Amino acid sequence: MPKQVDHAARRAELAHAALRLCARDGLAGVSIGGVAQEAGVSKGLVQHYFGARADLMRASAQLLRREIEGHVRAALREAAGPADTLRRTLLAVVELGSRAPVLLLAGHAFLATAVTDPDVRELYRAGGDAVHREIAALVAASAADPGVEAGAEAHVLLALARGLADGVLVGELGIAEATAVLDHQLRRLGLPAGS
Amino acid sequence: MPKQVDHAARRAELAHAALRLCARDGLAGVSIGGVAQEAGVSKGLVQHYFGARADLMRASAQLLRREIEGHVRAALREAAGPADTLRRTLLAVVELGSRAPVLLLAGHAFLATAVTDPDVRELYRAGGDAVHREIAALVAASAADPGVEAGAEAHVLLALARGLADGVLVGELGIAEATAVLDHQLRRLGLPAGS
DNA sequence: AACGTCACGATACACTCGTATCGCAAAGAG
DNA sequence: CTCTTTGCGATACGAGTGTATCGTGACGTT
Repeated sequence: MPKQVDHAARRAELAHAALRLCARDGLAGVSIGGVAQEAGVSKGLVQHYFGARADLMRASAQLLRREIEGHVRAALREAAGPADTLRRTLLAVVELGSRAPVLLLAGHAFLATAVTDPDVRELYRAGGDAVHREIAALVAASAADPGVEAGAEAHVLLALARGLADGVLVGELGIAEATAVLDHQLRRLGLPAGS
Repeated sequence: MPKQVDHAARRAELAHAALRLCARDGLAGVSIGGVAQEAGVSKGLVQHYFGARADLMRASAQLLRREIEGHVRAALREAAGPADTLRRTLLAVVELGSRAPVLLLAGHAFLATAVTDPDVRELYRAGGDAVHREIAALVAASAADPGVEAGAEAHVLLALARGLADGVLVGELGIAEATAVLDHQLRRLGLPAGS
């Protein structure tokens, strides 16, 4: 066997470059040559690891999902209790707008294809549903008043976090403002909401 | 004077075609030839009305803004009182996800450039701020409890409506579900919220 | 040491892109 | 009718695209 290379690592590295371009120019702006230049490698190498452009896009979409998931999970390292976990989760989503705009923008780019492409759509819905379930569970576990409808509240909180992330992304709100808005809503549910 | 043509109307017609392509393929997927084909005209005609591609994109962005504004205003025709106007406004935003996905998707496409391009960014922020002010005013006018912070509540409601619109767009929620979630939040503010 | 396999670069080709530049037809002005 | 302006189609050209196909090293096996 000849030269040994970590196939998966190389693919991930190239997919990362693809996501950066995707955030800048949109989905259609991602080109083989562009990714090669962004990653500082030859055009042939990209072609070697992703036979066709479609492969690159698929891999990028899946990497995006993992990246966002990782970003959110990283924010939960030192969470204490379900209420705190809930708040940190939502804050992590909001902070995508300022800390990882690349992921958020790439997500928006893929959203367009999700409307047409069933595969990407399923990827999107699966991710969204998972987060929704998780948030609903956290709401149910941390609510003081047992009368709250966890599912509906989770929809409110998730949609709110997403909307705030977009607001932060374009600079309509600062992170501090967005955090305050989020805490305002959390307090209304009878949940602790940071300082 | 030779043949008389409604310049503005032609430009709007072509910009409409551009928005459709934008929703399908993203910003970078909008091409002169593509717009020509979508509109059923020659490539030269598009070039005649928009000297360069950048002109086309600018015109499309402005048309997008007017279209969304028109869509929302159309929903307020038979609004009765500030509370009803508030609800209809928010619902109109949510319904962009199901009734005018083209506008919503095109908006997401332009969002990417808003992060880099100061002009588009300003267009975006100006539109968002205007809606925010309007919603804040409606909240203040229709709130039973004078203690509510209209600005913060407006941020919550606007971000919520945007997030719900995205959810509806990808099919995570139905319009009925999204409406219920929105009404749930409105009721919590002590506002009437439809049936 | 010879070999086969794989990573990777270089090149070729058909295609689409944006833009510039023609040319013709139509229609009001004289 | 003629002239001039404008709407619009057709074409040309360079740059950039995705993909196919080479070539050339580097390595593990035998």
